[in-house]
Amino acid sequence: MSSGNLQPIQGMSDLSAPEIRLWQEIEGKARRILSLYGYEEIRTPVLEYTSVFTRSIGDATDIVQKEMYTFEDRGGRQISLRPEGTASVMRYAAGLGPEAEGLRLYYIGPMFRCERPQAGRKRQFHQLGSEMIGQASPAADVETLALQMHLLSSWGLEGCSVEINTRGLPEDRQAVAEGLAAALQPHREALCEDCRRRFDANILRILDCKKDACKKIADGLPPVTDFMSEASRQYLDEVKRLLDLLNIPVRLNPRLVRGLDYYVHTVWEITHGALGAQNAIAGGGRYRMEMDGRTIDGVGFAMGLERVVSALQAALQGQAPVAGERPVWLVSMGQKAFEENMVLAQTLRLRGLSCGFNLTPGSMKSQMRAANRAQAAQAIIRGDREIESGAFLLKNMADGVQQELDMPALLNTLLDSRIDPAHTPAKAETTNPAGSP
RNA sequence: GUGGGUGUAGCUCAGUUUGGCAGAGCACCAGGUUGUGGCCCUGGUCGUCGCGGGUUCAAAUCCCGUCAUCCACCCCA
Repeated sequence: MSSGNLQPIQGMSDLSAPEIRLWQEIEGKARRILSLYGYEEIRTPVLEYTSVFTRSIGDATDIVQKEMYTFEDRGGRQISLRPEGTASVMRYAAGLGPEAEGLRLYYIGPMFRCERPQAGRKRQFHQLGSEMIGQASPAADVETLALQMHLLSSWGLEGCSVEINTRGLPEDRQAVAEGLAAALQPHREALCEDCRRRFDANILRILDCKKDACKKIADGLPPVTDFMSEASRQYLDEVKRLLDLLNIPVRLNPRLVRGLDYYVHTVWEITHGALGAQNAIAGGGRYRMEMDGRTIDGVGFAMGLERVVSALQAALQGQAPVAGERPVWLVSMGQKAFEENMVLAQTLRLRGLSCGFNLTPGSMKSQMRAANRAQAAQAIIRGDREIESGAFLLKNMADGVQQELDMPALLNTLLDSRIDPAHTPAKAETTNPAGSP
């Protein structure tokens, strides 16, 4: 691979066959399931005023401070490529006013964060997310989680684990920070360098430090709920009770921290073991944000589609990838047959049959090779003899058997063969697809 | 932003230690079969060795710089 400038911008990539078929399948299933839960798609602009993100996600967060693509447009306005989807949907909802209450919206599309790329992290990546506006009730949080589990199982993605925690209400934050500070004060010198910095900058983050020394200290701390109000604790209890009712297996992780400022109450994260360091395929939670003087509540999730795809690919290891459609290949000997075949191709396609042919025919051998490469199910061979007699030589590419047919018989045979097409096993359409290795 | 690995044919990679003709497998094209693919055999096409500079009679190989990519940290989906 030479360098040159034929490659896309760093951290961005072209998605094409064959993986794109898996993407399409994932998206198609997702759209169906989201509609079962009453969600409608929303497509917001990829560019927003920078303030849409800074005010909701939080000025101090890493996303805003060092990861956004921000620039001035020709009119001197500060605009940014969206780093996530929730803020835009909230902007939309705030604009609707009271009408927005109860809205259920989902989005699928590219997001942009200017980070150093690594496994499971791109600068342009894709998220599928849902937002339910208002409905500040534990039942909404639990229904959202149920929807998400439904999506995962529809894709056949097994081996996910779900962790939940609570951020409490905004009013609890100061108490939580103070409580943690008091509890951590005696161990302050034993913390790692990063955590000593976090002590003042973002004390919650100490809870999920990966260093052994910090983990041990964090293990000894009281759960964050101890510092929260009674209302926050009751909310969490109700969420747990309802999750249990729906039989959704989650692990309560009192040290789970989520970085965005807008979260309140329930937060969660879904990870998958096959992913390496960036193992979170999805995150979600309840949020509350101020938009132009209005307070917007909601609950939603976001799933990283690249990560879902990698996890699925790991799970499907060794199994056939999603197959493309197998065409009929039209083989022509001579100019007359070639022209007749161009007409035939249109006839077949208008009847819903996938077909192809060499645009510059060449020898029969090369045309048959092309048929093979295109994974053709059958070939139709025509030369002067067939044109004269009006016959079609139909060859089954799998067993090599040929038969001579007239037009009606040809169409019948081809249409029949579409009814049980050679679908590969991996493309199972059951609700419980293969996935357990 | 920080640290490490890797850049050689369309793809996967040898060759770099110890400087000496640019390689293999797969893919592609053609022939073996004048109208029959896959398997097999034979032949063929495809290279600014990431880029720029330096050392040398001679550089893919050594030195300096640079870019890209992968992995990890930070953080997130």
